[in-house]
Amino acid sequence: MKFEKIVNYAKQYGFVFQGSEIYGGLANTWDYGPLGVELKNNIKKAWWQKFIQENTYNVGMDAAILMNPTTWEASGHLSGFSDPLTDCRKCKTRHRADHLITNKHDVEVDGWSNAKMLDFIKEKEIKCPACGDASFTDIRQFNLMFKTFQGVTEEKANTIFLRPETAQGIFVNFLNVQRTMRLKVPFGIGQIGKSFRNEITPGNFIFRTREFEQMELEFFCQPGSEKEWFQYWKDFCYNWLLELGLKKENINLRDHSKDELSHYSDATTDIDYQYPFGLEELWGIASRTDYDLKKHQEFSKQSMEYFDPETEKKYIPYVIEPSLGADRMFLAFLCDAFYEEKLAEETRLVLKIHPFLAPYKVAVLPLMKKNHSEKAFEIYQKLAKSFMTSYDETGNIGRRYRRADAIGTPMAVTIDDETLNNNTVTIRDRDTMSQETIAIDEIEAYVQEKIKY
RNA sequence: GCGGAUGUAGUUCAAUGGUAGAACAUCAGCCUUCCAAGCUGAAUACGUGAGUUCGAUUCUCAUCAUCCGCUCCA
Repeated sequence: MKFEKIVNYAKQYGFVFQGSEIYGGLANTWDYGPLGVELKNNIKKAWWQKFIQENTYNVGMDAAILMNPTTWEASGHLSGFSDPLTDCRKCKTRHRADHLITNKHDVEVDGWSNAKMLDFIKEKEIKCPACGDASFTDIRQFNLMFKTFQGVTEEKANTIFLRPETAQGIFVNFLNVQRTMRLKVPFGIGQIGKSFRNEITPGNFIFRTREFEQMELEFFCQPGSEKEWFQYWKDFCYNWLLELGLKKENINLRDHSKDELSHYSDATTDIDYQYPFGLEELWGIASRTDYDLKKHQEFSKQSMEYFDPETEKKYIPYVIEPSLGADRMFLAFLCDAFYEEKLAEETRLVLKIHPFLAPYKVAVLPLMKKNHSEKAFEIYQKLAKSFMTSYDETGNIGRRYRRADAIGTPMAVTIDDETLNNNTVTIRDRDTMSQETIAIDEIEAYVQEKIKY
């Protein structure tokens, strides 16, 4: 499967357009079109339904994108924000280049360029304080977080940031949610929202962008039970993907090795998806220990402890975080469902996507524009009250079936003379291309049943 | 961030120092009672900005964007 085809398809059928296209675009920004927004909303709806609505442990919330800057000090996102940083290639530890130099050599590095510092480090063969190796990456000013200003003047005191992850909005509300919902550990808080990262290398269409949407769950559990819950969520996430029809052979679970783990995590599993451009991370499931809550307790000087009424003990819960990118999920479903079916004379393009996710649930098609349009439009208006319905009277019926197939519409209702005579329609299935006759009054229930998940 | 390539209708391509053509797609009409048929017609493009030139879509430069490598990726 050529990736180019997917990108093209997304553009041609109104799923994803390049951002600010009429101005020549803005690098790595993408806009979701009429079909794209439906698919993406359905993905978010499916997630919310399974992780919040149906899951008895979890509740939802929606935190502000802008947060008190101290949040980012506590989370560790701000430290070294504008410092010259370099990574040890061997042990993956990160160091301030200026500190590496001044710790060993009596020189004044203020005002040095990054290149000069790196040259100096190479020349003097300065070694990594952690592992003793002498192989460092290039020095970079890390500008991971988008900076902006609160208030009308651009004073430094007013600098705030766009959140680089939604998680912290949950952590800072941990006690608010626990108290107001009278929750007992274990419980989880989920939210869906945009995050922003100044990635060094974005790319691969909507796979890695600087503005993206996350579906995150922070699951709080008693220390000691985290391994059990880690496994629980791993299975839960995996099953969710299968339930929505993602092909098993395209999914791969991968445990992070010890030296690959983030500073806050004691175990992480990635659910990777086989994209056309490679096997890439779709879902990161991390055991975050009590790192975040502890940090917020330290910086806010507010107790983050939970009082367990059964054991009558206080503790800071451990956290399991299954964190999924909505845009990556979108791309995975699109790639997975895209299918060119070779028929005798031509090729039928079908988006074999789960009906729950399909942008339109049903297409309403008058068999003959002249004779059946009026009745068809009536039915269309009626169905549109219940779900996304498309109406198409242009061209012959076969062409319209094909158009519906191409955007994944699972069902098509055709209005003919029979409809006018005895109020029945032909309903046709996208996947099997089979047809059956049902009464107009039955359409809604029929479709509802098919799109359930 | 570095190197390479590319940029013409919605898409895939073509031609040209004298302002562009096709196929498919789209729309309208005719025909058609269930799977991209046919006929007639229509709309739609030289990424942006400079320079050279009488004249630039074509040449040059810059810029923006995309793709492919490398690098990187809390």
